[in-house]
Amino acid sequence: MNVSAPSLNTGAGRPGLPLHARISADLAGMIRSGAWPPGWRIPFEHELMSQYGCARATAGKAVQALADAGLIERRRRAGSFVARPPIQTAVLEIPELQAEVTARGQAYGWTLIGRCERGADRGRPDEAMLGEAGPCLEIEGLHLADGRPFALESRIISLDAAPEARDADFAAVSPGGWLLGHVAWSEGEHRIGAAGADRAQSAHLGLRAGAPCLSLRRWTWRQGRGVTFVRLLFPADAFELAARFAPRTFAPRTFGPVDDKAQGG
Amino acid sequence: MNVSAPSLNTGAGRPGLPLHARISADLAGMIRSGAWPPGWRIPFEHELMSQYGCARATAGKAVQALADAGLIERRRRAGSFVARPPIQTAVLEIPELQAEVTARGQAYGWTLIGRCERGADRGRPDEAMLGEAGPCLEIEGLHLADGRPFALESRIISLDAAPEARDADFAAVSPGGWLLGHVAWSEGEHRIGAAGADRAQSAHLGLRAGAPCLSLRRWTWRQGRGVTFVRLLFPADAFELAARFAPRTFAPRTFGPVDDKAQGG
DNA sequence: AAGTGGTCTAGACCACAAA
DNA sequence: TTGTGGTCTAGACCACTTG
Repeated sequence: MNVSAPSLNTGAGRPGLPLHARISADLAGMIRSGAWPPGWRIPFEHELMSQYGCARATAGKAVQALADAGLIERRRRAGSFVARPPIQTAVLEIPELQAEVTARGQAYGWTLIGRCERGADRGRPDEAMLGEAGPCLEIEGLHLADGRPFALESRIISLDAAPEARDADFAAVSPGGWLLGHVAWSEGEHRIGAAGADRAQSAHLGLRAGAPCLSLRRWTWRQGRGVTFVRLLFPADAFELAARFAPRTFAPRTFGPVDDKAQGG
Repeated sequence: MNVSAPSLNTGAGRPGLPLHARISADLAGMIRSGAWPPGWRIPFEHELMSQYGCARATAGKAVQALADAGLIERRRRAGSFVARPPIQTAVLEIPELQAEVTARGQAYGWTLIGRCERGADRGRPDEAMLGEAGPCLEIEGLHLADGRPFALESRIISLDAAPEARDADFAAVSPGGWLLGHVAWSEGEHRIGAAGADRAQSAHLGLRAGAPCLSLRRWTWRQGRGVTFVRLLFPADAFELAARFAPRTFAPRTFGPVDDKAQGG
């Protein structure tokens, strides 16, 4: 009695795809269908070479893509093994508020409530997480949808990290929108929770005190230095975050346009 | 006056890393520091070959890694260009409740509140999202931390997709824990929001009615067929979700152990 | 038309972990 | 000790897109 693996179809159907993508798709199919359970050893690169009649580099590229997607784990000398499904990790899209509101067919608005420049206050835990102390800008404002409160924003911008913020007109443009054009690649963290609105918050949002709200806090660093912290408070019925989890698709890559910038070379 | 790019250091420091990783790290450094702004054209693979004295495949691997990480976009004939920072996308980790509670140094507990087998109810929007109708198991229960309510779980399991669930003892093991061992690779969606606890919910959680709660809903499919839907309700002060966003690190990969499964070969 | 990225080959050497 | 994955080379052809 043979316990051998269900056999690959060596990508007979799927014309037009690069060979390495077809191999990846075949392997991914065996894994997603459950035919190859977690812990199963997938074929060696050497075996894939003969099965598909390709060079080792091609087989290796296919297998490495599965490893990058998290479907398998690779171990020297042992082979590559189907991983356990990581149901706990998902990709979360935090929408731009203006785009989100507009997408709903509503008119977007922004109202500046207050703005002040001051030194860092290490006493506040949210602010301390940004790291180094220094002068900063504190901004509070309201995002509106069709003129009605949609989210209450409380933000801190480090003036060491973004000195140009001093001259920005945050009555006309929301800090988030302004920062989009003024911060390079960055690392960050989100924390999502629920909270009851306090008296001041509920007044701004037009809710009764203690009304349930979704709280989204975001810290942003650049090169390890704190740039900005923001807390957004949404009325419970106004907003919901969505996150998807799925193994990579191995569909052919598509390219979007990029605004070219003038440069030498 | 020359507008040429700030020069790469060709990975002089960073011994021990594979060459392609050093190239990736060098390029990523230029991008993250802002020296190469969005839209900037990074060196051609051909140029990297001469700068690093490597084969084109090596340069290509380094550049492709940046594209996979989303730092650049590649366009035929035009070159590779620094992308705009996607501050809206983050990786969200949904913890296992038992592990989460234990990690806090508290005792984890699970109490089954109710369980019933019934046909699908397409009238409920949450349930309809799973897709096909069919017999299902409805389960309600409470996750406890040190004996105190931590999360209220309402779950539906499709008996077509997981017939073994009929015989599982959900008084002894939570549905989430049971499903972990009985579902293969799957796709899913999370929706995160806030809500006020209704009368029944607040009673189970030991809160006053209307108390703010974090609501986490999850739909899970396998091969496009609905497997399970769950809604978890957390008291606002009991729980918070964290999500990180950052360009890929290019640090050397580490391998974890995998439980091997007996199989032919 | 020219030159880029996309793909692939047929080798090679090494480190490392499993047998 | 053996054989796997990890890395790399020096070529090649093709498709596509931009100039």
